[in-house]
Amino acid sequence: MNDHTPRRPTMRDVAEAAGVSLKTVSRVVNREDGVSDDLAERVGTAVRTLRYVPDERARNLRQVESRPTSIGFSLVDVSNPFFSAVLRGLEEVARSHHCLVLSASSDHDQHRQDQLIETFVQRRVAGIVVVPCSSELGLLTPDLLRGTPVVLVDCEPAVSGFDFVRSDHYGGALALTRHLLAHGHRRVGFLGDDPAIFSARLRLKGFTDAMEEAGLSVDPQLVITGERSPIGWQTEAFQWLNRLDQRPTAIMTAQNFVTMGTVRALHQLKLERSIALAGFDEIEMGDVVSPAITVLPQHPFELGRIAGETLFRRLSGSVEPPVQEILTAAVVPRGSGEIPAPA
Amino acid sequence: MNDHTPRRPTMRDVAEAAGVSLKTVSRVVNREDGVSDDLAERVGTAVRTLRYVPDERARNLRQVESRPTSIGFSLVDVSNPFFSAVLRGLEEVARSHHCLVLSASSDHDQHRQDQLIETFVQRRVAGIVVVPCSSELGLLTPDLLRGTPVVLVDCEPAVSGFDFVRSDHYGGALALTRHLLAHGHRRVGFLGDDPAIFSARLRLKGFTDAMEEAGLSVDPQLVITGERSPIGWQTEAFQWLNRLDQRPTAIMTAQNFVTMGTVRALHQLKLERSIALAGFDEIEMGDVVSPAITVLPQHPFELGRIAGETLFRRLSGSVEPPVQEILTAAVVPRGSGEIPAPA
DNA sequence: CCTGCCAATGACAACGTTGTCAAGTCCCTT
DNA sequence: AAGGGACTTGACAACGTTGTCATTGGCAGG
Repeated sequence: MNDHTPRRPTMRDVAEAAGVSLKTVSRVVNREDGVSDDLAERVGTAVRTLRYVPDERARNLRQVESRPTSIGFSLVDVSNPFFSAVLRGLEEVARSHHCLVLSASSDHDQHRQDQLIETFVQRRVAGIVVVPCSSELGLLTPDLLRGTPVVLVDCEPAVSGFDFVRSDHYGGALALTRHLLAHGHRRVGFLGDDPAIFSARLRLKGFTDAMEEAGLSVDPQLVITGERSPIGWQTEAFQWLNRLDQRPTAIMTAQNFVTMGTVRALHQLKLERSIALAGFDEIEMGDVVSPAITVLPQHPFELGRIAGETLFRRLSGSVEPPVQEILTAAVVPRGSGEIPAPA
Repeated sequence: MNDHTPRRPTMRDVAEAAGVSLKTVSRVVNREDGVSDDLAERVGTAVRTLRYVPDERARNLRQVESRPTSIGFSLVDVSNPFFSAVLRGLEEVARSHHCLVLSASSDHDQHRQDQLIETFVQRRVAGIVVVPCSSELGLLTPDLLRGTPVVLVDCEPAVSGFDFVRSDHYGGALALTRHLLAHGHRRVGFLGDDPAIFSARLRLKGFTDAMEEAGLSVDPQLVITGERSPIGWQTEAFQWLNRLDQRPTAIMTAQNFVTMGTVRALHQLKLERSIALAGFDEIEMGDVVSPAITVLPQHPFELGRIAGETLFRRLSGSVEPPVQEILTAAVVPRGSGEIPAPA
């Protein structure tokens, strides 16, 4: 009962003010034709006087064949620049379709992701984009979705039947490792995320396959996976480098935060010019550090854009079989990855 | 008429399946009491069998005193790590209230921001958080909002009557400039955003006031404002440093992208060890560059969190006068800002 | 046995909009 | 002058849910 915030005017109020029927107001508001200039004028005036703003929820509730108004986006963490770039790409596409994005971070928590999916369904979003936090699909089932299109980003495709878009994790890791090996390294370390994560698994495989291909065995001591906090990697890398009897001569890092932590650890130990480093993902300012960081930049904005375009293609009725889009990337040599192996 | 995606079941379907009335289903779904165990059981079974998911839109439409379900967030650009951290902070608060965030980037475009505000109102979001792209309030008027609470982040408070949260731009810039002056500099340059932006104006004022306080005049040649693209700043700074007859001995940069561009330009010109640099905002990897970058980090996550908490306080009925929250920050000396002035 | 009360249940309207259809008006054709 | 078509306009139901209130039945107390 807030008197200072009077009820928002409805279409009925406008109709009364203009002395016309509800339907006529509806027609004017939706720019349907078949309304005389006289009435259209009166309704327009009433709309402006009352500051009437149509209620999108009610509109959406009634409309049988409504155009999409919201899409849901579940990602791991918006504050990671990689994901926020994906969001930005998705947002651009949504915007061009006059659609808004409901986004939320799952923080690698499957339960949280499931809650999000359910919330999206409760709101009847037109479609959903997910950067899954594990290879479990969780609530992403036809039963729950009932035809709501889903596009997966960076995830296991085999099980799903959904469209998906991802970077070429395997090929990228292969290329990064080969790049290091081409500079004479034989003792190469790997730091990466938990292999439970689809992309992390592929990157690890790219690494081991490249090693094998070169006839090198992978020293289990030189492979660290699973640390999760962005902050933690500096400590993790620092301790790892300290406890090793024999350090690697080169390191591949499989994700942006891992790379940043490792760079910091190397600097801390003053090893940044003696141990080569090549990392998956672009890192901010990686070109200014000395030595500059050799990376394999993904194209997160593009991932988001393509995911969005795929989703809207489904929304406009496409029934083609699930699309698998894989974006390739190339090594950007900047210095750290070209440090040669000691003689 | 897609037969392959059958209509989603409604409460009516559940009621029929369980052989009860609509209202009973509603009661069970909403965990109201006063339903016999027998019926509750039957309804529960029907809900699970049909995979019924309530329609939040319809619920929200009917409910008189509904709890907030969505809030709108208009920001300048999600892909800027500063803003995505704000979003993350806001998201956390929203999550704790079982609320989702509709976010979209305005890209410094007032028209786009206005479109967003209108879209939010059309969807009857419970509240709105805005990082305004100019000091114009645009559509943020009581007429349109009709009591929808708004929290402004980083913006001009005087005109608005809204709650707002921001960093201490003026004090921060003052501190950064004093820091440089304390190392003997007298010829200090300033690179920053268009002073049409509220925060940019305050930062510029902090700079000029600190200079004045030290009895120094500001050489107009040494002040550059207005470049907007994140990429552009490197070129801008490069050309600026090249065209000057007499270069500054220290530079204050007023925003993260400006700092990054300037660091790159300094490295390009191999001036990074001869010209001191101190920047507003934290920058990723700023601690690893040589010299490491002296900055004044804002607390974007906190800004978002506080904005969210303020908003939800309003949503739960607070009628206190508009709140003005100003977060202070301190200089983090890392090297670049401590380069002394040449003798 | 009747009264009154309480708990359980459901019928119905309402939320704010749009789709459907019928009615009315005007003008043109025959 | 009658018939027909095109165009305007509005009455009404519907979307999926919840709030209100009436109805039912059971049971305790007189």
